[in-house]
Amino acid sequence: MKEVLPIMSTPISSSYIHEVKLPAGSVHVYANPELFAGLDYKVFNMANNNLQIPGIQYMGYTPDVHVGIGTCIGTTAVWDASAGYVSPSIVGSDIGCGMRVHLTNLHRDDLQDVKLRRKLVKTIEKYLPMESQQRGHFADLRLEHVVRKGLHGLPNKYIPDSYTPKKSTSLTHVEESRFSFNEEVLNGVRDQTWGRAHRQLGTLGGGNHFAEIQALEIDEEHRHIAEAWGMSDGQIVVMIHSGSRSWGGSISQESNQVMLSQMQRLGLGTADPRLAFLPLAHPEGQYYVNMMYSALNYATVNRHLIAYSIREAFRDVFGNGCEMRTLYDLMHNYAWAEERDEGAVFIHRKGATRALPAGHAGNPKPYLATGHPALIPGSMGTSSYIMVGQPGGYDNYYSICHGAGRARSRSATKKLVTVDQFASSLKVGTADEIVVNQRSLESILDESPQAYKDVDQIIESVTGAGLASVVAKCKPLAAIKGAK
DNA sequence: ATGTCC
Repeated sequence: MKEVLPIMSTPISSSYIHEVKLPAGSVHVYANPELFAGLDYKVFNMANNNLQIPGIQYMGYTPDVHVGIGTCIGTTAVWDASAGYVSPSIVGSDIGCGMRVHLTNLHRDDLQDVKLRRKLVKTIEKYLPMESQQRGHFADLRLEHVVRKGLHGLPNKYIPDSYTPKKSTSLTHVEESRFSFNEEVLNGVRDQTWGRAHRQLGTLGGGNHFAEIQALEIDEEHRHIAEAWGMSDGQIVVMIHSGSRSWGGSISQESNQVMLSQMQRLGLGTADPRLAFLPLAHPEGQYYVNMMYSALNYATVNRHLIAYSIREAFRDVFGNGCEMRTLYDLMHNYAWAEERDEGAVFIHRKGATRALPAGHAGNPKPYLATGHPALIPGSMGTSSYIMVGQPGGYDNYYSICHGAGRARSRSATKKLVTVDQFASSLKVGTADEIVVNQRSLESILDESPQAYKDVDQIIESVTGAGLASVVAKCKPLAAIKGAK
C-alpha cells in the first residue's frame, strides 16, 4: 500500500488536540505531545482510506489509536443519519464489545489474604461457564428472547435485584437495556449459529477479554461524583470486558463479504480493499444495522450473565449478604444514531468509549445530573479507570479512549516478553500477587502489560484534552481470563 | 475479536 504522510498537523486550542490534514480530508487526534509524536504513520494512512468513504462528516482518533482491519481501533466516524453510510469495518469484528462494573460491599482489607483471593478465583471458575465444558448453565434462557429484547428478554431470576424494583440497577444503570430493530433479519440465521451462540452465552471469550476483582482509589477532585455513584476508597468492584462472541462475529464476517461484493457492483471503494461500507439506505446496509443491534443486545446480556455467575461465586465465598449492584455497562464497538445541535447523525465508534458530561440528555436517568461512568480497562496487572465525561468532549462526539491501546502485535509480544517477566509484573509469589485463573501464563503472554501502551499516558491525554475526568482508579487484585 | 477453514 502506498505510503500517505500527513501534509500538515495543526494543534487546535491545546497541544493535546491536533488536526491532521490528509489528501482525502482531516482527522482530529486527541493525544498528549509524547503519544502524538510516537504514533505509527500507518494510522494516518488508514485515516486517509476511511476519509475516502463518501459523505464523511467527521473523523477522530483517541490517544490509544492503533491499526486494525480496514479501520483503526480508536476511531470515531460520523455521517448524516438519513443520507449517510454504514461500515462494519468501523464497528469492528466484536460488535458490542464493552465494559461492565459492579460495586460490592466488600473492602480491600477483606481480600488481603492471597489464599482467599485464590479461593475466590477458584470459586468464580466453578460458577463461570466455559463454552468447552457446558454444565447446563442458562438452559432456561431463550436466546431468541435475548437477541430480540436484550436484558428484557431474561427471566426475572437473572435480574438479581428485581425483588426491590425501586432500587434495581440491573436494567437502569446500563447504556441501553434493549435495542429495537427489524426482527425479520433473524429469519435467515442458521441453526448452527443459534446453537453456538447459546452455548457461548455468559462466557468471557479470549483475547483481551477478562473479569477482574479490583479495589477503588477515589480521585480527590471528583470525590463528590464517586459518592453520588455509591463508590468509596478501598471498595471492591468487579470489572468485566467482553462482547458478542460468535453471534456478532458471524454478522461482521458475513456483512463484510457481502458489502465488498456489492461495492464492486456499485463502483464504490477506497485505496483499502478490505474497507467495507454501503449507504445506510442500501438493503445490505439496513440488514447489517439490524443484525448489529441484535449483537448489541447479545453483548449486553452476555456481560450481565458473566456478572450473574461471578455474583453467585461471591455469595458462595462471602455469604448471601454480599451485594453486587450494577454501576454501569457500556460499549466501545458499535454504530448508531445520535442527536446533535446540527441534527441527527450516524456515529461509528470502534474502540472508542462515549463519555457524556453532566446534564447531557443522552445520559440514562440515574446519571443525568453527574454524567454516566465511562469504564476504561487497563492492561493486565495495571490499573483500570472509571471516568466521567466533560463538556470539552463535544467536538469529538464525546468519544474517549477504550483502554491502554496495543503497542505491539501478539506475535511480537511473545518474542519479546518472557513468562518470568510477565509473572513479575503480576507480583507472583508475593503477598500482593494478582491472582490469575490460568495455570499457564504462557498461554496469555500476548496480554502482558508489555504488549500495551502505558494506560496512564492514555488517561492523561484524555484528561489533558478536556474530554473526561478520572473519578476512580481501579487496582487489580485478581484476574479471570477466558480459555483459548 | 473469532465457529482462527461450513
